[in-house]
Amino acid sequence: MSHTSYVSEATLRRLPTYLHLLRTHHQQGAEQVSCSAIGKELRLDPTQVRKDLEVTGSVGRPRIGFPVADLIEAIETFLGWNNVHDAFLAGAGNLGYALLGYDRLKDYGVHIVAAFDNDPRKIGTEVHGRQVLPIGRLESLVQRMHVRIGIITVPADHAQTVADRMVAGGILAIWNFAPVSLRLPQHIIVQNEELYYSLAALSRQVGDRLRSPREKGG
Amino acid sequence: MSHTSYVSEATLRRLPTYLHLLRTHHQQGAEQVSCSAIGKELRLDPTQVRKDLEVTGSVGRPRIGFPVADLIEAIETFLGWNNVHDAFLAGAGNLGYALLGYDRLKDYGVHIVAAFDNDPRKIGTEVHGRQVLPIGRLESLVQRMHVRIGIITVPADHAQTVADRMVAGGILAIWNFAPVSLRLPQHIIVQNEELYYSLAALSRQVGDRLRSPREKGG
DNA sequence: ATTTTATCGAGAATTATTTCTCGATTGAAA
DNA sequence: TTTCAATCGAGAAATAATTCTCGATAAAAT
Ligand SMILES: NC(=O)c1ccc[n+]([C@@H]2O[C@H](COP(=O)([O-])OP(=O)(O)OC[C@H]3O[C@@H](n4cnc5c(N)ncnc54)[C@H](O)[C@@H]3O)[C@@H](O)[C@H]2O)c1
Ligand SMILES: NC(=O)c1ccc[n+]([C@@H]2O[C@H](COP(=O)([O-])OP(=O)(O)OC[C@H]3O[C@@H](n4cnc5c(N)ncnc54)[C@H](O)[C@@H]3O)[C@@H](O)[C@H]2O)c1
Repeated sequence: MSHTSYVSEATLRRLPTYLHLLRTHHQQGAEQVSCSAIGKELRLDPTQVRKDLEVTGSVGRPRIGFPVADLIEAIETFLGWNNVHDAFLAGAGNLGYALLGYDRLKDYGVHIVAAFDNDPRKIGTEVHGRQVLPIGRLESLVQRMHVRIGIITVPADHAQTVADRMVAGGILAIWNFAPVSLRLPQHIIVQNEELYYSLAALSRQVGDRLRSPREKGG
Repeated sequence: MSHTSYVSEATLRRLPTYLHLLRTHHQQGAEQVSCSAIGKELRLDPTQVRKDLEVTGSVGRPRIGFPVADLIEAIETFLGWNNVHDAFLAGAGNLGYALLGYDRLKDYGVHIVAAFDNDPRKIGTEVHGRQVLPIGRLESLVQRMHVRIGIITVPADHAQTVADRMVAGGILAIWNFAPVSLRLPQHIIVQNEELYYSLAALSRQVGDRLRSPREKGG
């Protein structure tokens, strides 16, 4: 049932967008939705949408489209967002605080159970109801509590050390917010969350637009 | 000089990663770096790296590679990260607070000059040295101060309203953190920052790994 | 001075992704 | 009942991205 069939990253990146749109439709009482309608709203080719949805195993009906509720369920299942995994967060700073306060994260399959830091002033405190523990205990607690996911929100120059601890404890996956490329064993699943990706696209376009004469501002 | 030549999104997403790596090399005193070396560190094909770097206009020398300092400069210039643009942030909540506290953001071409909120308890306060102003003033201030970039960190169901205000004020680009697809005029540059993209990949892989017998954990 | 080796840059080959085409299906309208 | 219009799903075609190949170049080794 899990036949790890290859799904392109592009598809994987579009699925959450469909999900958000579908949830909106669902709330508004829609029962069926067609790929053409989704495509129109998101400015995507309808065939593209259809091919993407295909990977979730949903089937649509000609002239009608797909049943919204089923489709939401199918995407969530496909992405694994129905199965929430416990996670540890390292670095209870600005960004860590925001993530700890983001309760919707469990809608995306992640539940942060504790935070770790190396700042004595933070250790022992609670952030959004979760304890801040000394970073030295990360490794053993990962092991003991079988935590699968580690979230790194420490400064870039500490990210590798923290990652090593997680790996030593037997973590399965790391979600890294620090702007470095971590050196990890092959079997560790990594996702680098790089704000910079979208900022790269954004600032480049802004620069282009300001230089080009299309707009007369300046 | 700006010849908006088309550069693939994939390339655009890899450039910041090169930049981070190059900065590390630079700090460690490296003067030249080859695409093969970069590729080995980031697990990318060397030709891929070479083609990516080509878009920045840098030229390398056979047997030697690229001059690190020049390359850093070239990537920054290409991405427009040398030209910092003022930005307004709407929604001084958890995430907004983190972004306001992230001073490195100006290394990526963005400088947040003020925040806006609709919560009377927040209005008038300062967050990381920036004033929180009433959301009602967003539109006119965008116009008056010629602010180019708007950052949306309000709840999803308020994102469209806030975006509309920004557009009405004449904003050029929107960096949206809310999980919705905004309906905007064609000429507005948008980047949706979706944590969900990487979470989609992460949780799917975690689910697969736990189901598959490769690892014996349960 | 000559050979060797690593790397660049350009273009070809390969692979992946997106878009197009078309027959089949289904509900609504004539 | 028959026709019509919208949409699905499958496969072909077109487009885009990645990887391979190879001649040129430049530094180091012989
Ligand atoms: N703030 C943002 O909006 C933002 C956005 C994108 C990326 N980031 C990245 O996220 C990371 C954190 O950013 P931030 O703004 O929250 O920084 P921050 O300084 O506010 O927080 C970092 C936290 O990590 C802790 N820490 C430092 N070294 C540690 C170690 N070895 N072990 C455990 N804890 C340690 C510090 O005590 C602090 O609490 C950085 O790498 C930054 O580049 C931040
Ligand atoms: N916290 C996170 O880590 C995180 C991560 C990813 C995405 N997001 C998204 O970012 C957005 C903000 O998340 P958050 O956790 O900071 O929420 P939050 O509730 O802490 O902050 C939202 C802020 O927006 C303000 N606000 C609400 N309506 C407004 C309006 N109409 N005009 C101006 N201000 C308004 C609120 O007063 C509050 O200060 C949400 O859309 C969320 O889905 C948050």
